[in-house]
Amino acid sequence: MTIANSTSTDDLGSAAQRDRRKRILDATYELATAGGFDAVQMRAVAEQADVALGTLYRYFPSKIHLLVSALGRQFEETAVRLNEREIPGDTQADRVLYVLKRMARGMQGDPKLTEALTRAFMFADSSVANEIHVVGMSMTSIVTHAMHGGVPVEGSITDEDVAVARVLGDVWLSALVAWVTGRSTAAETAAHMDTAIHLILRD
Amino acid sequence: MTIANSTSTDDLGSAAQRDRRKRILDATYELATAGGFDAVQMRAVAEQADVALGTLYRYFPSKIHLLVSALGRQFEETAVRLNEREIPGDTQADRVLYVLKRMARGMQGDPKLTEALTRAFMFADSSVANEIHVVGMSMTSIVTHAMHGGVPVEGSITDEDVAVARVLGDVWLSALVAWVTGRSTAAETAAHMDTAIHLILRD
DNA sequence: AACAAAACTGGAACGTGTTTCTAATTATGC
DNA sequence: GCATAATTAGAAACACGTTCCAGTTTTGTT
Repeated sequence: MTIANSTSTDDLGSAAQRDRRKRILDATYELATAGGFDAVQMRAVAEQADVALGTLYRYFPSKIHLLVSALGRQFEETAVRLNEREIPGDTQADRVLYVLKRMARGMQGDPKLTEALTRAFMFADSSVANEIHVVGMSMTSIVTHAMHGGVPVEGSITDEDVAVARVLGDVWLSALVAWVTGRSTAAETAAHMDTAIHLILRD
Repeated sequence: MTIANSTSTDDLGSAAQRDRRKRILDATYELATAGGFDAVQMRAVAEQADVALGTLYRYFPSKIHLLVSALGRQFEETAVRLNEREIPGDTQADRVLYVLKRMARGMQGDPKLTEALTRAFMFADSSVANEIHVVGMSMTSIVTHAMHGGVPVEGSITDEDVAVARVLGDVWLSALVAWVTGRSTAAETAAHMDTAIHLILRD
């Protein structure tokens, strides 16, 4: 195993390889943004990234790996961006609602991209465990950070906090899937998240 | 188990058509039970159900429709079976935990089948809205029934109850996906559900 | 600089979901 | 009982994910 290690794009291979990897992920984003899951066709990704199909498969062993990696990169960036600010809101519920709504708004601005990444995530099996773990950790990190209002006191995050964050992450994911697949509107999704957060975080 | 149910599959076409439909769904179950999502190949389903490929597509416009329909049938049966009994447990949390664990155990007994049905459900888009709605309603019905201990007093189910049931259904679904895709063990899934239920239903 | 190993390219080929087409069969109305 | 419409069978063809291979280029070692 050469690729697919842990955090993301670093420390893997030569400059040319890092560049290829970046071109591939960029092409994936572009195609996904324009046409969603179905438009991310491996031949198209390879062509747009200017690599051969075989090379694409050397970097990402399947379409699902490719898309979940892209999702992981996006979540990591979001987590870093959110975790270096202070989260507004007086209660845990307010703050969590704030960040989750913010994320939802961001994703709703790129519906096709979101659809592509979410479908891939839902379809992934255990061979994509590493990439999925990145996403799960980012999500948990975002929620626990919001629960604590942005103060970076690591010691104050308890096991219970993590459990709560995981449950909220689950609900958020289900709601996201419902929205992505056209089964509920953005407003319904927001209301549902509101309900769930107030149920779970009764300050 | 021939008549007297009337939940979904009836009143559609002639006896021969109902029989074909049943043969198709039975073949789907068999193939899914034996080999999971990948083994449910449309050509194989058609052959085993003794219909032509074109006919299969006339009855179910895609593999996803086929599998989600199968899931819907299974959930409906489960809901009917559970809702006619009284649910043991002293608190809402106990009772909900009881039924969800029971369902989980049932599904874990047929892991391949569960994998096939769950993957299809997660991958479905809005064109499968009807079939998905059946699943969602069954799930909500099962949970609200458990919350109320099995007493069939319809008026006692409030909007809040339904909202709670939906959130629990979301968590259950996410946990199920994690288990199905090999990202968590059965024990972890059970523990996670336990956590979520006690977080949300603090009697 | 010479060589070996690894990576890359270009393209063919395979498997499976889906579509399409025509002839045979079955159901329906008069 | 028959004409007509709808349904089904059967098979070919297409689309896209994936695999494979032969030849070429890049990278790393001595």
